[in-house]
Amino acid sequence: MDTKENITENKEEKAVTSNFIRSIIERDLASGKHKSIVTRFPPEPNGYLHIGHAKSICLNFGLANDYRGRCHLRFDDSNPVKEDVEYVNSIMEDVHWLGFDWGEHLYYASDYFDKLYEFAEYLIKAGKAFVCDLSWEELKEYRGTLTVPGKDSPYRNRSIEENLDLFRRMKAGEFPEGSRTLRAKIDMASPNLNMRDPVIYRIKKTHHHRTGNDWQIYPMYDYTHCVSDALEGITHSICTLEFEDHRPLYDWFLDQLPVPCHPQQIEFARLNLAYTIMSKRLLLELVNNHLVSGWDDPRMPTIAGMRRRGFTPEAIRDFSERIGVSKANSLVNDELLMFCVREDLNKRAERRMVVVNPLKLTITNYPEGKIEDFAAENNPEDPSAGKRKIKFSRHLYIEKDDFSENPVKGWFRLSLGKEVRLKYAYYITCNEVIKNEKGEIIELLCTYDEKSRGGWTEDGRKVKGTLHWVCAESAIPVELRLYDRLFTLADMSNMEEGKTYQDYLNPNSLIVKQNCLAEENLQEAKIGEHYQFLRIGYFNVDYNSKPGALIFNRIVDLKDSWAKLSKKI
RNA sequence: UGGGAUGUCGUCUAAUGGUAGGACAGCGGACUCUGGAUCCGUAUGUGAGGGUUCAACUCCUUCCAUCCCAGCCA
Repeated sequence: MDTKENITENKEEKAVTSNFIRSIIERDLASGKHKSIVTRFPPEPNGYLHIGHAKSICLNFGLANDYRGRCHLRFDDSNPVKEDVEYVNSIMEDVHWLGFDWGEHLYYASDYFDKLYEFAEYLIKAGKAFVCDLSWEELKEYRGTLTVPGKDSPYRNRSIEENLDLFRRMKAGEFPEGSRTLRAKIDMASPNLNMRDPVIYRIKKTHHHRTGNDWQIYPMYDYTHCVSDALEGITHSICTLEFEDHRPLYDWFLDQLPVPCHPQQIEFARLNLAYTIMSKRLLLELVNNHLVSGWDDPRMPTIAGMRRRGFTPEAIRDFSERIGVSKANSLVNDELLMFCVREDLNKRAERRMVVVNPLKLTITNYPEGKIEDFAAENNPEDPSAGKRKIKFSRHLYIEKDDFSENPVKGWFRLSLGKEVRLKYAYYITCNEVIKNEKGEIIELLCTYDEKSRGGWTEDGRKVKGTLHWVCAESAIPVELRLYDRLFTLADMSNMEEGKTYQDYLNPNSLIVKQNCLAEENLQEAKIGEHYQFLRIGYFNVDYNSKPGALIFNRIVDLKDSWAKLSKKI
């Protein structure tokens, strides 16, 4: 796959920043503990992937690429109540789109249900697990609290024969949901709650998206995950910080069981991004409450949303690389993501001219009916992108913001008596402003200098301002969707007392601009294509576009140093 | 108040006993047919206190702050 090769190549060119996981891997490789590494990305198919998952995907697949190992995609599907094939499919699509390939190594935890069951009987026979009849409430009570040790279950000392019989009957579906569990026999007094005889199996008479109605009991995460890792020969099982407390249990199971190997669990800090949320639950709420248009709303931090917005996989991978990996909880500025997007698109996106807020401009000394073609660079960063023709006539539109009747200091756009350049066309000077009854500017009358054809003159005259424009005769109307941060609070984990995420929704996160005018060349724009609209920003053709009714999503705006400057004035 | 973890420029992240570095953001400048891009320059940091050492972000110690854990979720 093309992108895969690129990743490897890039790695060799770019100095990779070290991190503690790389150190562990390099040590293990150097010591001969492992000849090669195997990682895995283990999503539960209960929602769409987001930028936080992207970090994990890039980490796991990236490590496998860099150290010439492999990375498995494994669906952690041990809770059929929350899982669905819709999510399985979207996850595979997103991982591929990001540029990664698991090859033959697609797995499901549910593939191991038989093996997992055998191992559970093994634990029972070894006296390490028992069937417990405590109800949910009782179990909670027996567990104790953070500071108070738990109490042994009254069923803890059942005979192996009884446990085996009961467990087999649980499997056979003889008991109702919630009536019994299989528990590991560890230590109810452990300060680590995960070690207080954790549940291994629970009864759930739920249809599973892969195993159908084969099972009446389903294994819990802690038991399933470590065994799945071991069965797949995973060397480094990388997960997020909240599983740190689970590591003793991960190791305990693998120590008791006759598994082929004992992977090392390594925890890193999950990604937090400024001005957004990463909780699957809240993301689902945004969708269900119609606060966004769907999982792929371009404002969503989901991979699907970012894809629709126009972010590129390259930019997301670059971002993942730049944020690094550590164990410290952190909040990453969204500006870094935007930087990565701009940097990538600057090299690749073709330029076009689009006027967002059109203001009519007539060139009084340019003949009525005359139309000229000018050659415009498709991408000044990439000469191989070639040139295109754009039409010019007496009647044009420019950006309302590019004219000022009372120019402030430092203004070098258009104003009365001032000369500016129309990009690729002519120098023009504004002579007259036409207003309506309300005093609003509705048209500018200008003259052009015929000798400035193409946008420059031989006398070397300095023209500070260069404006984008469209030809009134040939421009096409388009819709622009201007996206901004979904929330107004940078650290959404730090909301004011009593407020919810809904109190921080940014009312301006989507501004729809109808009847913007685009140069005629955009007529042929295809869904998904990326463009830079000169002096405006990067845009992507939304899939809701229809022939003759194009819709563009703003991916990110251009750096605007005038906006910054003018604020200081 | 039990257990586990984490504190390095504004932000993210390197440096594992030997010059605290990079990136983004910021600031200043150059250049420019995008006030884009590019280039150059520049300020800002080891949570606090003790100790060990010729030398401490790094080792020891005390403290402080923050995060995670009481699902038959993952």
